[in-house]
Amino acid sequence: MGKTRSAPTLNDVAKAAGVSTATVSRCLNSPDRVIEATRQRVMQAVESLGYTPNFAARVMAAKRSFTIGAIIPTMDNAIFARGLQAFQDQLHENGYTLLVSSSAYDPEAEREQIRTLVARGADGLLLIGHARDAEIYEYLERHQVPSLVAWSYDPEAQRPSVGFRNTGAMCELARSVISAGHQRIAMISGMTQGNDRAQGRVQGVRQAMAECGLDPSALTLIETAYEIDKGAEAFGRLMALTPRPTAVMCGNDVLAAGALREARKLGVQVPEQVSVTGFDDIELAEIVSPALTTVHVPHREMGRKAACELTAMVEGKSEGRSICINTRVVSRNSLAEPPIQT
Amino acid sequence: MGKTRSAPTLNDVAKAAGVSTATVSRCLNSPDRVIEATRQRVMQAVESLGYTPNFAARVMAAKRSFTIGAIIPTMDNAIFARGLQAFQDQLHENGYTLLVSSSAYDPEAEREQIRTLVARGADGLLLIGHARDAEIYEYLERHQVPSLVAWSYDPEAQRPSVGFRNTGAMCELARSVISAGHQRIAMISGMTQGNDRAQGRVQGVRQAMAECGLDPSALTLIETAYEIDKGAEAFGRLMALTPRPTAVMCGNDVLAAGALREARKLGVQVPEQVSVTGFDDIELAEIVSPALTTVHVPHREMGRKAACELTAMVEGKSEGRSICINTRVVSRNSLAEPPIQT
DNA sequence: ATTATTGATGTAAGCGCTTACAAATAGGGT
DNA sequence: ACCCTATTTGTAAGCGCTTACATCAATAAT
Repeated sequence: MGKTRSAPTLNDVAKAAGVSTATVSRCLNSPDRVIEATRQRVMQAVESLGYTPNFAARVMAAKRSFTIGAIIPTMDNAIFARGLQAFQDQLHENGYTLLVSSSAYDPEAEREQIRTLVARGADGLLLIGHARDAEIYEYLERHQVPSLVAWSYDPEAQRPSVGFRNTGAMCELARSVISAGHQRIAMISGMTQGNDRAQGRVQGVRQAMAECGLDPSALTLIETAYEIDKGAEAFGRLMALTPRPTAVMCGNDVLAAGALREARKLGVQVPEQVSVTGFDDIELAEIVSPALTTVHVPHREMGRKAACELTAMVEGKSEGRSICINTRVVSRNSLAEPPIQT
Repeated sequence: MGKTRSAPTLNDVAKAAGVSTATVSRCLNSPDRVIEATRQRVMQAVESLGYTPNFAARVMAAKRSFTIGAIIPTMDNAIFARGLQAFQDQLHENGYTLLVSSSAYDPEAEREQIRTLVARGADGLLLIGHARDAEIYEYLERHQVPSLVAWSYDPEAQRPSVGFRNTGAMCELARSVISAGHQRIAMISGMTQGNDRAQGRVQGVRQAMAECGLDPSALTLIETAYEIDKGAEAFGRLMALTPRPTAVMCGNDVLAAGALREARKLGVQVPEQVSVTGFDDIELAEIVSPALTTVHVPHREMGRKAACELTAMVEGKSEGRSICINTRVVSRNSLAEPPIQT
C-alpha cells in the first residue's frame, strides 16, 4: 500500500497465493479442475491484488478471444442500433464480447475493418449484406474466422445469412401502395452500389408494379445516401416534377423522415397530397407526423438469432445455416389514397 | 498455392523476404529505419502472403495498443452518436482506433467495461460524466491508463474533462421559457442518480426559477429513463395534473420527442396549450413537429477536442486539461407563450 | 592508410498467459 | 502391503511480436 506498483500479473498472484501460474490460470478458466481450498486462496490473492488478466496475452496463448466482431455500415442513425443491441445481449449471454466498427458504406473501409478485427483475434465476424469481394471471404477462410451475413436473407447466396427478404418485403409494401390507388410512384433509395439490401428494395417496388400491371420502368428513382438531409433534398426534387408522383416510397425510415420534414417545409400535405412510406420501423417511424407506414423488421429477433448462429459456428457446432426473418407491413397515417386526379 | 495454409506470421514474411523478423517489424512500424530496397522486398512478401500482423502479439510486445476505449451509457439513441463519431474520426486522424462499449447507465456494468477495456490494452479511456467511484480512478492510475471525462464540464472536479456546463445551459433555456411567460413549469428529467449531467440540468431549471422570482421547489419533477416511451408516459402523467403545467422542459430531446408523441395522442396542442423543450439538438429535434426549442450542443467539436486532448495525455504531452464547450439555445416552434389563464 | 562515425540489419530476450506433459499425492481394490 | 487409477499441482514450452544491443559494412574524417 502506498508504493506505486504497476499492474499485477499472473505471476504476482501465483506468488501471493503460493502456487504456480498454471494453477492460477486454472482457477480463472476452469475452476473445477482445482481443489476448493486452493481456489479460495488464489481468488483471495486475485482480489487483494486487484488483478485483471491481460487480454492480449490470453488471446495469444489460447488462440481464442471469445470476441465477435461486427462491421456495420454506419452508427450515425438508429437503423442498426436495435438489432446490434440484441446481438450483443445474446452474445454476452453466450459468453462472448462484441467489437463493433463502422465502414461508412465504404467497401475499402470495410475490408480494412475486417483485417483489423481479425488481427485483434475476433473468433467470428458479423457482416451486413452479401455484396462483397470474394477475396475477403478467402482471407477470412485462411484465418479460419467464420463469418455470418445479417440484415439480408438470400437462399441463392453461398454464405450463411440471418436476415429478411428485402425484395419481398418491399414488394409487399408496394402492393399496398398500389392497391391504395397510386400509379405515379417515386422511390428515394439508398445507394444501390454494392448494397444488396438497397438493390433488393428497389427491385421489390418494380416487381410489385409489374405484378399490378404498371410499367416498372416508369418508376422515378432517386438514389442518395441514407441521411435525413438527403431524403429531404430528394423529396424536394420529386415535388418539383410535373406531374408529381402521388406516392414516395423511401428506402428506409430515415429517408422517409427527411421527406416528411421537407414536405412540411414545402407545405405539401402528407398523406392528403402525397403518400410517403419507409422501411425498418425504427422508433422514428412512430414519432414523425404523420406516423410512417413502413415495413416492420423484427430487429431484436434477427440480432439474437444471428448471435446464436454465429457462436455455434465459432464453436464448430454449425456449418453456418441461413435463417429467414419474417417482416410485415405496418400501416400508419403516411399512406392514403392519392388525391383526386385533376 | 492450393495448400490450406494457416495465417502467415512475421517469421514467414521474414523468410520469404530473406531478412530477419526485426527488419520486417521495422518495415512495418518505422519504415525510415530500413533501406528502400529491403523495404520493397519485404513489402512484396507481405503483400503476396497476405500478411496481417497479430494485434495481441504486437500489444504485448510493444506495451502500446494505439487503441482508445470509450464507455458510453447507451447506444440505443442518437445522443452520443454524433459526438462519438467525431471523436472516432479525430482519433483515426491521430493514428488511434476506438473501442466502444455501453454501460446501460449501470455503474457496475461501467466498472466491468472499464476493466475489460484496460485488459484489452486501451492506451486511454473516454468516460461520460464525472460521477464515479474513486476506486475506479485508482484502478486506472495503477494501470497507468489516462482517462478523460466528456459530455460534462466541471471546473470543480479534479479530473480533466471536455464538455459543457449542463447547469448553465439548462438555466439559460429555462430563462427563455420563463420570459415567454411560463410560471407553472414541469420537468421530465433523466435519472439523476449517479448522473451529474441530469443533476446539472435539473439544477439549471431551479436556478433560473430562483433568479426570476419563482419558487424552485414548485418545480414538478419526474425522473425517468432516457427513452421515448418513458418521455411519453411522463408527459401523460403531467397532463393529468390540475392545474396543468404550461411548459414541460425535458432532460433531452429523446424525452421531448416522447412528450410530443403523447401530446399528439392526447390531442394536446403544442405549443398552443403546452410548451415543450428538449436538450442536445440531435437530428430528432428538427424532425418532430413542432420542431423542438432546445439547447444546441456542438457534439462534433466536443468529440474532436476530446480526442485531441486524450491522445495528448496518452502520449504524455498533456497532464489533462479541461475544456469548456459552449452551448446555445435554439428557438423553434415547440416553445411559445402560455395560453391565457382561465 | 587508419580510425571514428553513421546506418542497416541480425540476435535474442522477453511481454503475460495457456496447456501438454510430468510429477506427486491420495484412495481403492486385491 | 502392493499396484493401479484418478486427481491435483507444477514445469516449461511456446503464442507472434518489439526492441535493446551486437554486429557489420560503408562512408567520412584524420
